[in-house]
Amino acid sequence: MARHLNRVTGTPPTLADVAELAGVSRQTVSNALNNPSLLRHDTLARVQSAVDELGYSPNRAARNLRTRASHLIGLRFPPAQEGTANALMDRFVHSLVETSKEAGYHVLLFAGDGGDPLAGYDDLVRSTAVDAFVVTDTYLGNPQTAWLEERGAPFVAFGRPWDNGDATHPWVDVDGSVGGRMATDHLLDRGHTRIAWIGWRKDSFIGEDRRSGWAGALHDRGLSTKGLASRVEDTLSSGREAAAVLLDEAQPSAFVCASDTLAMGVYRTLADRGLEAGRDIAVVGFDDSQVAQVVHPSLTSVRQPLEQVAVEVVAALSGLLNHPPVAHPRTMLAPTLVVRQSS
Amino acid sequence: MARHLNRVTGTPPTLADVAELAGVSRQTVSNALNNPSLLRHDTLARVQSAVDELGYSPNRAARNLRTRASHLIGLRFPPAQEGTANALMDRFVHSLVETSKEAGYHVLLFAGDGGDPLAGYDDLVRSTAVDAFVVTDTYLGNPQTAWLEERGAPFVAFGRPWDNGDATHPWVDVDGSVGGRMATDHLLDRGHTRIAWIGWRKDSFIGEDRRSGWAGALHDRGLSTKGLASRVEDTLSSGREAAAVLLDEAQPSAFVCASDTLAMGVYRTLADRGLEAGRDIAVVGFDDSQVAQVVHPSLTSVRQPLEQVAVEVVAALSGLLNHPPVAHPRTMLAPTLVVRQSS
DNA sequence: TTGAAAGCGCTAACAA
DNA sequence: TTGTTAGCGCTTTCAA
Repeated sequence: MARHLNRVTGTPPTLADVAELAGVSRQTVSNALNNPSLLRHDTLARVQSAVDELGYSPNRAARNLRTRASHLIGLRFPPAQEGTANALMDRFVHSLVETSKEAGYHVLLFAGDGGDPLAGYDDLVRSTAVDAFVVTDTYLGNPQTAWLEERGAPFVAFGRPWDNGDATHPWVDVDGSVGGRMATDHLLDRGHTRIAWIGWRKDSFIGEDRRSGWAGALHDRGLSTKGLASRVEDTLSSGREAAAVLLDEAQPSAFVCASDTLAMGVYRTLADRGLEAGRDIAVVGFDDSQVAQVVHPSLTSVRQPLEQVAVEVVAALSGLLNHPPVAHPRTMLAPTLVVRQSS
Repeated sequence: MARHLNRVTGTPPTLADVAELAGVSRQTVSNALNNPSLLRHDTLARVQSAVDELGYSPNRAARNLRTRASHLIGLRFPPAQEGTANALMDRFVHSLVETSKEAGYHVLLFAGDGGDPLAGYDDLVRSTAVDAFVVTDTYLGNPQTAWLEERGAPFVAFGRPWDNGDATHPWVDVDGSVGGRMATDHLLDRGHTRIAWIGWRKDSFIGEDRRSGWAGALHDRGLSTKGLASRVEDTLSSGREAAAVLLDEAQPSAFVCASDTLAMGVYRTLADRGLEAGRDIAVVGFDDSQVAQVVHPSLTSVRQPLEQVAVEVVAALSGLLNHPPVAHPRTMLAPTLVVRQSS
């Protein structure tokens, strides 16, 4: 049974305690932990058993100070958006935590402040509290990546640098255009020819990317997109209204939506008219939220491979933090289509 | 404009750099930061401007080593459960991050490992990587709290110590019994008298707690609960089946469910029979998931005040980490009922 | 009110 | 293969 606390000081055991118990110097204990191959077998065994007996783990603060590394990855975790079906961020964080663990890192969450997107980053960089960041909100005009790059703070972005073609930082992203295409091809394969799009406003790069997949798939089959697209806010009621207008003016037999929230809006309009998704009109959403699985009829949705995103992000991070740094190729992943009742 | 990096070493500025620039000793700079009242006004101002000019922030590792504190709160973040409407944990984490910030703490997330509920805790305790933990899964038989208490590791639980009446650790919880009662009273006030319960299996303390509110409300009005309760797994299909059986055998006009997932199961059964929640049968869920807001008809649900939970948890934590520790009273918070179309 | 000395626990560099 | 020395950057004595 390990002792865990030093009898005299009441603090956790230190290298010195282990060294004394094992009858070696502190450095030898350090080597046993960090470069075990340097030790003779019997010395190593003696140190090991002293470590076990005392329940010793190296003090993080001391190790961090000495090695100038914290083994912490910083991630800004913005307040949740209520009323939206999306919980992409949460799903991603789960994956990131799991994956980071395997690479020997923990995830440090910090709060932003609504106004300033840089808030939080600055202090963590200057106090060297984290080794690197994962940056998730790479929307147009977001200054974080440029700022971090200028500071020389290591980071990997989940999301392309939309507004900056010659950004040199590592990033991982999911191809929304492919997602839009998968959704649309799926509907085309089911015989639909008038497939409407409900997406976000034109200044959303992500929305336009997804939309391009929809448009491309239709054009590839010689079909027109004319009058079949709507661009609105990402809310239930916007989706509902857009669906009503499209049904009246363009008679689509199917909808592809830039989000599950918008798809839920379509559901409402269908219900208003005594129609049902899947039976009367096909509906496909985006991001495979929990709602998609639970709602009736269950919603076909484009799913981002967040587990894989996390793996790539951590791989890029590990490369970045290597000595010397190893560049990780920018990675574009393909989403999958989860087919359910609504199509 | 701050310089941020030492010209010579390429590392962030240290106390010594600030001291040199300000023409004082390192200790004076330290005092300026930690005990500014000790300094003369003009010295303080001189140090301040040197700090600003260099963009200095104290190195965390060094400070942590010296003060034996990390200002980090550890939270185990288990993998997300797919197919469930619940994202309570995620909502709580958001609140915790925000609240911790105000108290000067960051949140460190760590992964569990499916089998061992203690996994992750041990290493963080021994390496003094976090100052305290927030423990969230306090279900029956969970050894975490006992283990942490034995280790002398500070922690606050979100959740009562169900299985251990004389546990002495601080905790914060939401009264599920009150929630069940609110839901039921709401339905009673609307004229319902046959109100069914769909909850979790009997070994779920949380489920039984919520159920007791339902039963109590009915009994208080002299109504019987006989034949009106069902206890099942927390899945959509279980809720669906339970609702079908109850409708056939007990003719309830309303359902109170232990989760939104179960409520969605009820929705399915209603749809199967051409019925609609709110119009034909009232339905109330629990935990106010995103699904509740987005589904049609929108779902009335009992909502936990997670923002307030986070505030109390952090208050308890701050007390615990005080020198000397200040006990924070165990806190039981009341949920609220978010009334929507389904009732 | 300010400064000097010591040391938190660890590891890199070097010496034995 | 093991031990010695030094120092990461900070704060806590204590002395000036």
